[in-house]
Amino acid sequence: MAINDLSKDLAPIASITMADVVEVKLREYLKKKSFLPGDALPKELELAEALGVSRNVLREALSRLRMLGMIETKKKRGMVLARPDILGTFERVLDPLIIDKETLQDIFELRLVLEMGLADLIYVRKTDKDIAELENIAKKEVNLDNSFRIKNEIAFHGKLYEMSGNDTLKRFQIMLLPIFDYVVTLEKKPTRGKINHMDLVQILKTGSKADFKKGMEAHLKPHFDRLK
Amino acid sequence: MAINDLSKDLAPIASITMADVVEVKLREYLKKKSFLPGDALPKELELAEALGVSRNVLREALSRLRMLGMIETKKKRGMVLARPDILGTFERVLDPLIIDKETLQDIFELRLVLEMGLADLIYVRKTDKDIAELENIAKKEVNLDNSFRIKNEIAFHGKLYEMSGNDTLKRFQIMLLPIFDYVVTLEKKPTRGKINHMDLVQILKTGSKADFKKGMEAHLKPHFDRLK
DNA sequence: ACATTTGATATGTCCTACATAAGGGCTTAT
DNA sequence: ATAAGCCCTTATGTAGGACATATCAAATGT
Repeated sequence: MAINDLSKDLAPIASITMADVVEVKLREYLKKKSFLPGDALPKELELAEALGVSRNVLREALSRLRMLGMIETKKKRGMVLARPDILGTFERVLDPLIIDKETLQDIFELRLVLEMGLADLIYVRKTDKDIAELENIAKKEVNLDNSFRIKNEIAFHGKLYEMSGNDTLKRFQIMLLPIFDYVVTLEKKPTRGKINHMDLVQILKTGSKADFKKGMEAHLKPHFDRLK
Repeated sequence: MAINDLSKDLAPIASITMADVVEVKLREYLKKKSFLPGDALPKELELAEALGVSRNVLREALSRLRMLGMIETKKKRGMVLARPDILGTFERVLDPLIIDKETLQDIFELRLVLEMGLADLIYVRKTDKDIAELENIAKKEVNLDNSFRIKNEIAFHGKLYEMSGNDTLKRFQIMLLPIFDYVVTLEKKPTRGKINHMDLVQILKTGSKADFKKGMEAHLKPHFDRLK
């Protein structure tokens, strides 16, 4: 696996610290003891002593887990295991400016893939109400200037994600939006598929899932045409 | 947006600490100054003083950024901005045991969506060599006992991701695998679509993209049938 | 029985000290 | 004069102690 080789080669750049080790050990500990969310954890001093590190180092590791939402702490009550917000942690590193070009492109493609695969969920869960709302969004965009068109574009596709009935997916899309926009504006051709939003709405109303997939493909074709 | 309401309601469980604030401020600082990977950062003492916090608190915040791979530190050289591994951070919280049931289901669906949308990338980038390798994997599975069949199943679908030519996607799939398995084994019906792996390979050889999408849909149908 | 106060305790924050590694400049040898 | 080797400086890594603060729980008073 080329990926693993790479990470192996690149790993020793920064020497590992005690906090790194403690973080891993804590994670293993939580898993091994099969703690469940809400369970109380030992106190800092006990953990520090058990691990043979200063409270300082331990707290650096705990701080990391706390950031990920894996634990929560209160003044006297101590620490409890919590449910991390898996997307919240992801969001912290999603900045177009610090992501390398290849990964940006990968994420751009990831959104396209999601958008295409969405059809299968949408056709399981779409309701008439959803379609009506979608149509309203599409109708509005007829006479809008450019800045508002972008907002409407986002609203339309966002509604599609919403219609998937999958909250995680919807949030994921919101997070990916800035990256997508960034890549699109890098290449400055205007992108306009042969199928527009109103067409898609019509297909949703009367067409089959296969029709919708074809429509989506046509709608996104300008983006796919950039791939190589 | 119901999601935001929820997170707003749930937020004040854990009181925010200085480290939380400093983490945000540091992130803003890095963005505002538009540092680029490799750029040197001020020393800990300077940052601590500028922020009006102890070196201890600052280090807790730095420890978080270091975990995310946003910064790297060396003994005398100081700190430099680095490129975070966006998926590495994600991986840390992807444990089926601590993710709530709804999110698990969402992730399960996410993988299905990816797998369906993959076709559009595969048909841009597939090569004869890829298809030959895929066929080899499919051939092997004819006479395998159950435990090996699962491994082969993973190999086959993994190869499909690989054929997308998108490393991020491929790694993403690897991370999602445990979750997917977990959900599948929760419901214990054996899942077998009408289209098997060899069928898919044949379609890839001679069929159109639409054919492949149909085939994929039939292959994954048992999974989709569970959705509601 | 209920409300209030008081004390104990675990986390949050700060400070100081020292270890360690690495860069920079200095000396020395060829 | 150049290169090698040494020492000094410096920024991060780790340790330990001290106090603030919030909160639970028990003791107290009505």
